[in-house]
Amino acid sequence: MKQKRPSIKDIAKALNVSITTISFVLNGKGEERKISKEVIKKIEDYVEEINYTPNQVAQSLRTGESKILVFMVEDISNSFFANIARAIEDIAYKKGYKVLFCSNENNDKRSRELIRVFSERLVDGFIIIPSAGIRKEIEKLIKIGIPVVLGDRYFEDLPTHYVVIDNFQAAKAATQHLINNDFEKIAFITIDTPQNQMTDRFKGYSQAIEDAGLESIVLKLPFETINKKEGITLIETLLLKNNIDAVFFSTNYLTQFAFEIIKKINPDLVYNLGIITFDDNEFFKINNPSITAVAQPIEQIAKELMDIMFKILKSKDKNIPLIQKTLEASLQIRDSSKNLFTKNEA
Amino acid sequence: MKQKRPSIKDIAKALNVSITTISFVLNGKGEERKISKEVIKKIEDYVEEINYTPNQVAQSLRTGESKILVFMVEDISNSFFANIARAIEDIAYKKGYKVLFCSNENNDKRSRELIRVFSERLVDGFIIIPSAGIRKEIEKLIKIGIPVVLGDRYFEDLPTHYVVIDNFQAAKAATQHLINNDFEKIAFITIDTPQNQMTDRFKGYSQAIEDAGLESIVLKLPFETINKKEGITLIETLLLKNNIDAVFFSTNYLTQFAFEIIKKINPDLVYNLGIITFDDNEFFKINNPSITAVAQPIEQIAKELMDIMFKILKSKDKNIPLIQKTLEASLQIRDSSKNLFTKNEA
DNA sequence: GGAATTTAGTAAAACGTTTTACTAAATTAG
DNA sequence: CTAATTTAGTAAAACGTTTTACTAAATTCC
Repeated sequence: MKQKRPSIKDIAKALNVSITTISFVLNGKGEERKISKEVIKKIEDYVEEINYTPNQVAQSLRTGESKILVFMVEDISNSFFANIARAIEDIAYKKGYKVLFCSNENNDKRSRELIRVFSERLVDGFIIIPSAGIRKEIEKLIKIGIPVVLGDRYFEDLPTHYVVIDNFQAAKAATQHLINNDFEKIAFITIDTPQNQMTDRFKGYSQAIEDAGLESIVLKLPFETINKKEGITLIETLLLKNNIDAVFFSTNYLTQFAFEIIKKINPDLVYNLGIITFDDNEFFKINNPSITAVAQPIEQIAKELMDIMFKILKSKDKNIPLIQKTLEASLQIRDSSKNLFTKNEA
Repeated sequence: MKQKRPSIKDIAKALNVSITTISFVLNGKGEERKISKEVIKKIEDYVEEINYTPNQVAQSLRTGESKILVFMVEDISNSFFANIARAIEDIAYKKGYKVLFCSNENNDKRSRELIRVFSERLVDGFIIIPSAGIRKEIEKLIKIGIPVVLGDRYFEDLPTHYVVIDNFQAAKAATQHLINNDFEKIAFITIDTPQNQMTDRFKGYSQAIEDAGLESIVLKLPFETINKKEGITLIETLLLKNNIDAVFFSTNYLTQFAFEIIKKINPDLVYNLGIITFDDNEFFKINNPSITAVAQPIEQIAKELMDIMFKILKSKDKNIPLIQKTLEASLQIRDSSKNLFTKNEA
């Protein structure tokens, strides 16, 4: 039943020319290789007629290029990553590349396993949002000459291409915005991780708090406690006993998690608390109250990531100088950062 | 710089055995092919030592299998699809398959182009959320023997494997829920498309409305008007002049789009209107008011899709009988479908 | 008008596997 | 003790391309 698709060999037989000639013509080297107009036409017409497309697996084997890129993220269902993925996909397809997405769950073992699966020459390049402990694997990829670009975070002591945002400034500005709105007990809720996107956000918060002479109130949740009882307890405790008037969440899934808890404690709390979150979202705009958020420039991030990737791919094995981009995030000011009880007015 | 990775040939040379033997051992056919324990051990140890992994491109070329599946959706950044993608990814990787995601934008040309790109033997199977006009392409894929499973919708006159939900029942139940809460002017806002997931939802709504003897108020938005001025005007007009007391949105991005408009017309409107949407979302739970939604069983959908896919893959070219699953959705009842002005109370 | 060059191609190797068909040596059967 | 069988492998073809190195015929050069 399953009919065999035509190969170059079949065309060669049908047209009575050599495989080589067809390959040249198909790759646009007809003129260069002095193939006559008639033969070129004949081949092109026939290829068109039988709707031939080259077997990409064979091409890959021969050329060592697969035209496949891997985009490895924490979780493809997280809207931040899903949106970057979408943008990357569009750019890639325009250039004839396909993209394999995978979620590493910010888990080292899984990251390693995934890198191993795509090991070496199946894939032309990696765009990776790295989990904390895969420095070695990244290093190895680079050593064997596979293009790698990191996003969102990087390893301080490993020279790689990367695209990140200025987390320090963004977090500092967001915190200052709360301070300017006369919030005084501002809590920072974050993930307990050494990854620099998070530590920089923490530093930004700390700097702003220190500059203003306020009290630093920080909760670092272990990743495993998210969406678990343990995490709920930790957040509840923080919210109830510290008399805080504002919260700054360092990432989107924390906000999501904490919101349910806040609502459960007291449905009105969400209106009285100053709230800012990292990572914007369509729903924050329509939420009541609408949520002030640090918006990362998704399209631009995707574009820079791919620009770098294609630069590496084009340059082949020459080591090109490191490209490290730091983009600016923007604060989307909405209702949740308004202080309904500012002292001046009270 | 770029060091060549070892091939079977290198191992053969180093160990002084034949390529064949190594291949047998690597594929677990050592005993079967009567290779001695010592040789097997020697090969396995060496492979372990040099960290050899077979070149998958070469394997693919030889076996005709790529271990790659394509998951084609409308838009990978849409949370419904992103979540299914995540679930599919997990299942696939467990079985040694990789997944290429792509977004067809519900656009026929783009769908065709994508199918062409993955044309034939690059890919072992397709899981497709089809756009309306690619019936022919789907048919062609099936004819040349490539496994195809459709999701979310299907073509009435084309026998294919598929997994859908009972859109009629779900929409009818949701509408009835509004009716039971004493809403009387219930509008249905949907996309103007012939695809059956949408027409079934419309039929469900219509049936419930008719059964209750209420007035049917329907707005079918052309896809291109979403997030455009034209769409805004249409929704505004409906909301303002029809005196409606409840809205049922047929899909998630419509809800998102319409919410902004509702808020702009009147921030309180969102509390006074009965609202139900198709496709649930983390944010609907934490929204004020929390949004009643028809939740599709994401995990189950993904599981069924992949079950079918693997069944086809396992059966090779034998045409297996069609598998067509219709799953149940569940209504997540939240604040937005409460009637604050029911006649009994008023 | 013979040498050099150009034209218009082609043969064959290579990419790294899998798999079929073979074989030489050892063992067993009768 | 020979024939048949089993053991323990191996050689080579095949998958479908790309590309290097070649060639025979036609043309140009001086």
